Amino acid sequence: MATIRDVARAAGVSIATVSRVYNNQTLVNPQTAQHILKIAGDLDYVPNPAARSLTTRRTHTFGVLLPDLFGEFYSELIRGIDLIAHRNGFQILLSSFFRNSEDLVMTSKAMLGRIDGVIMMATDERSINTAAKVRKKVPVVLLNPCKMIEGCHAVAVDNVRGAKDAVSHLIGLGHRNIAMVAGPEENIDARDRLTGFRQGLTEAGLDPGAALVVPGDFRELAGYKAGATILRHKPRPTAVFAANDGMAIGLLASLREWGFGVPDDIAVVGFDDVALAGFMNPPLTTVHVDASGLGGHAVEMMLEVLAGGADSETRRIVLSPSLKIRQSCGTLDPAQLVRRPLMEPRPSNRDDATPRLQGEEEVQP
Amino acid sequence: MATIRDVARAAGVSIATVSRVYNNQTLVNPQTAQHILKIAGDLDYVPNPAARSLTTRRTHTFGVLLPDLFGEFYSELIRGIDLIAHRNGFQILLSSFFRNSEDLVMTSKAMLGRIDGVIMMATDERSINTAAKVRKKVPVVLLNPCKMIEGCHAVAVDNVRGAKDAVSHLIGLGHRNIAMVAGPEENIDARDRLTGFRQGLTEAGLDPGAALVVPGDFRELAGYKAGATILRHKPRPTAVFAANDGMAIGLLASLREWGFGVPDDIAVVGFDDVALAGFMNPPLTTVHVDASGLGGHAVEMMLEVLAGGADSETRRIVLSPSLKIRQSCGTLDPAQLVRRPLMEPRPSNRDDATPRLQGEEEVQP
DNA sequence: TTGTACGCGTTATCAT
DNA sequence: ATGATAACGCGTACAA
Repeated sequence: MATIRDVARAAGVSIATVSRVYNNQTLVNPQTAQHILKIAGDLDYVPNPAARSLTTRRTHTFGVLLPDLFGEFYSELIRGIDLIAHRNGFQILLSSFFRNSEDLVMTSKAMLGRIDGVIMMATDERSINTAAKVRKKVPVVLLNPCKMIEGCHAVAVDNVRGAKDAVSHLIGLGHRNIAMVAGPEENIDARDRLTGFRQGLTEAGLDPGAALVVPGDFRELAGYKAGATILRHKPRPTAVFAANDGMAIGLLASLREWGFGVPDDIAVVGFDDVALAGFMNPPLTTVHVDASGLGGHAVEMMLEVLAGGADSETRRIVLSPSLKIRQSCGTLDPAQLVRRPLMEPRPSNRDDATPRLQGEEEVQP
Repeated sequence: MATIRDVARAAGVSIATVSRVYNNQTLVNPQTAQHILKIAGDLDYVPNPAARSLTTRRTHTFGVLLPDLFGEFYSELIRGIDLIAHRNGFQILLSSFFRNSEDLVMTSKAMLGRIDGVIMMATDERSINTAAKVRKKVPVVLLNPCKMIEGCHAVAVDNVRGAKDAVSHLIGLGHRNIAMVAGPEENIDARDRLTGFRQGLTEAGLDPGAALVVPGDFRELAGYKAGATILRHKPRPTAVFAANDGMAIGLLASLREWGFGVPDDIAVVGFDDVALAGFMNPPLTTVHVDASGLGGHAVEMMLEVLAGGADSETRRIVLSPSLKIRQSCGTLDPAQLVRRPLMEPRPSNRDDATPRLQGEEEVQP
């Protein structure tokens, strides 16, 4: 690997001049600069980032600390982070595999000195402590934090409101007996969605304590299994709110197999609005979450903080999810619904085929 | 940030001794070591990675260069990489947003000096050149390379075989007029799957030139739109092979809306076996690809190469996908199928309308 | 077993 | 506009 010294020697200048070409472009003679750049190109010279950050104390890199996520939410989040980071010449050091806070502490320690800041999803109480610790060393932007931390910036999704909107919509359609398939207990998103579910019920004068809540883990199979539990429950719920689309889709499959029509017998609403949601049978009504936007905003916030210095005040953004009404929730008053014969086909008029975010030139259907 | 000097001073030893505690554990007095570790802990000392790698020329990090991917394949791949890397104390520098090779060159240059090796998905001819260039600086493990490169290790999925298996299965069921929804032209996986599709046809004595191939881009909407094209084609195909599950699912939605039953009127097979595939209506027959395994193997290969030095010979692994037969491909002889008019919605007669008994540990519906 | 001193490749501060 | 040189924090021969 060619060093700055090799370039300097070959170009007949001092290393200082070479360095200046790569940093303070202004102070160097254009001709000399051209020459140096040419030599550097020939030598395939790239400034050594380690040496560079040793003196500058900047790495143009930030760490991304995620819990053990899966599915489309995960990939979209990373996409959003990566896109904005890349666009601004930043690299990302990713670490998403940890289960306990000890692991998290080790990982974040290993990142220290390699990164200018950390974007971190602190979904439980213990990891919040780690965030506070990391905060003392480098700027931190929290993703969906379970609570605010002094000096930690944050960008969050209003899960409570999203869930409440979903439930309110179901109530507006006449449903009074609404069940929920919940997410992992320790997961903050899941918890917020459960809270929103209960709030929506309460606001409509219904008893949230009476509502059936089936535990789940965000995976399709959990929703699939929940189907049987829900159908056995008396009185049988006329609508189900699933804490994410994966479980909603599993639930759809289960209800179908048991011979129950959606939305005619039971309405279903999901959460996330994954790309596949609009292509389900029936197209899934769900709460749209801008996962890549979440990541993108976090990066932008980080860049602002990095540019603004340590004196900048604590920033905070809350993204509002929006209910995406398709067909799985129905539009009729469920009190009027007759139990339909199984699987009677109904031509569906698709209203949307939502292209994904970041598409450069989307074609319309 | 505490430095090694701070620790040395506080512990009343030289920096060399502190350094040894963190490296050649053996050569230092256990008591002294204990003491130093304690002081270091109090001072919250973490060896500066930049300074460290400046002398050792190792970073314990490798770069991951991916094209602009999306969906579950992407997230599973990263999961696999991350898991194994993390388990071995390695960090990953991720960069997945590039469209052209110039961008790729810049990104890989920016990584140089920060990483010990590169795991890279070189899906087109141009990016292969970049790989060859990067190879001169650091070890490279290629993911699904479109061709072998001297000195570049590789782990790949046998897309050709997977596609051929899918088509052969359809042919075995009696289908003779099979269409395909292809992936992006420049994508190597997509191209291989198309090749496999044609090989399968050829081997059965069918003319691959006569088969309908609808272009697509791996997204749900492409499959959805392909539905109309396929249904209009004369003679109408009795089976469709989609280059990935996303498009297969979009296709399923389209066929349903046009009133065509799957698999009764048209059989559908996908590729990838995403988590949702088994919960579709009907459950999607697809080619299972171990995405996280692909990433994991790549990391393990990289670790071996790093440990073995530059003299190790070029390694290569090919992962075989396996056909996962569910219900969307059917089992009937399509020759017996009546031809149905377009636009006329018709009841799809599901043979399994009766709810199944549900085993708790059953994985697939 | 421990300490001294040099070098890793850069940037930045002085000079010139 | 350019050059010499002192950090930056650490690993490691070599010396003690």
